[in-house]
Amino acid sequence: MSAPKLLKPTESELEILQILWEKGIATVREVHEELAKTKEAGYTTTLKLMQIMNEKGIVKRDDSMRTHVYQAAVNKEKTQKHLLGKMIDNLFGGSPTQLVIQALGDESHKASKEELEKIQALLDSLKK
Amino acid sequence: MSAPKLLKPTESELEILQILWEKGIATVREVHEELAKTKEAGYTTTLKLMQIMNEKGIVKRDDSMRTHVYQAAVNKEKTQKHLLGKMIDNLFGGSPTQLVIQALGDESHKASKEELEKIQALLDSLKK
DNA sequence: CCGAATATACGACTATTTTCGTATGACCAA
DNA sequence: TTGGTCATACGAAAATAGTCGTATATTCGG
Repeated sequence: MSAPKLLKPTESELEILQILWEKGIATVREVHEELAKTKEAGYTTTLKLMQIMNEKGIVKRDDSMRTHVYQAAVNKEKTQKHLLGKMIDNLFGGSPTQLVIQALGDESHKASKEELEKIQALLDSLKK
Repeated sequence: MSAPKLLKPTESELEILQILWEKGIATVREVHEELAKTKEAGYTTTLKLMQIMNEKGIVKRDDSMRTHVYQAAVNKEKTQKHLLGKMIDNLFGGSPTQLVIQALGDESHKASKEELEKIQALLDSLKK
């Protein structure tokens, strides 16, 4: 049985999750260095956050060594879908279409030609 | 000059905004009744939230009458776009395409045939 | 062996968000 | 006019999130 994590990660937790999803596994130090590139925060703050995430079951850690090694315990796609669903309900009255339209029309996050093709392919399959 | 509201409405504020966007104008009582359909909360809680939103400038109110009348003071599309952009950065590594794909694939929020056509039309125009 | 560097643990402080009790005034029907 | 209903105002508790100081342990170079 897979863990039924229906938790909503906080803003900070999401930042950490993104790093863990990308790196696979990482130490607190590594995560913190990465965070520091875009953010200002103390090391122990990051540590504490990750400890809490561990308690919540959002991440797993291997503490068999002095320097603990963390990895995400929640699935990336599942989490994305979950939060997206919330946003669709909260902000788009339950209509994913409106969300898609806004997202595609976002000037500051242009989609490339290849990406548009991907969407087209998905759209084709949905039409059937 | 339109108001430069770069605020991030909270979860609760978003629920209220949605109702105001739909109704155009509404009293606290009306908003509260609507909220009560899906949520459990006291009347004064809703009142307080709307008062705070008024202070923040998220909503406007006409208090010339005993029963005040509220309306949204932030633009719906702008707010959607703003929060969507945040989510794209926070959760999809800056790629709106991934977001769109997840949204379209969401089983619990199926898009209708008409909606798919809308998206198709938008996609066509983007391809050019 | 000693001290600097680095790790985790943990408690507590701050800020923000949400919730509600209570006070007070207006309105209205009998 | 008086009591019940409904409205806003307001203060403050409760819940949640984020921050960091400090204690303590481990490691390692010299």
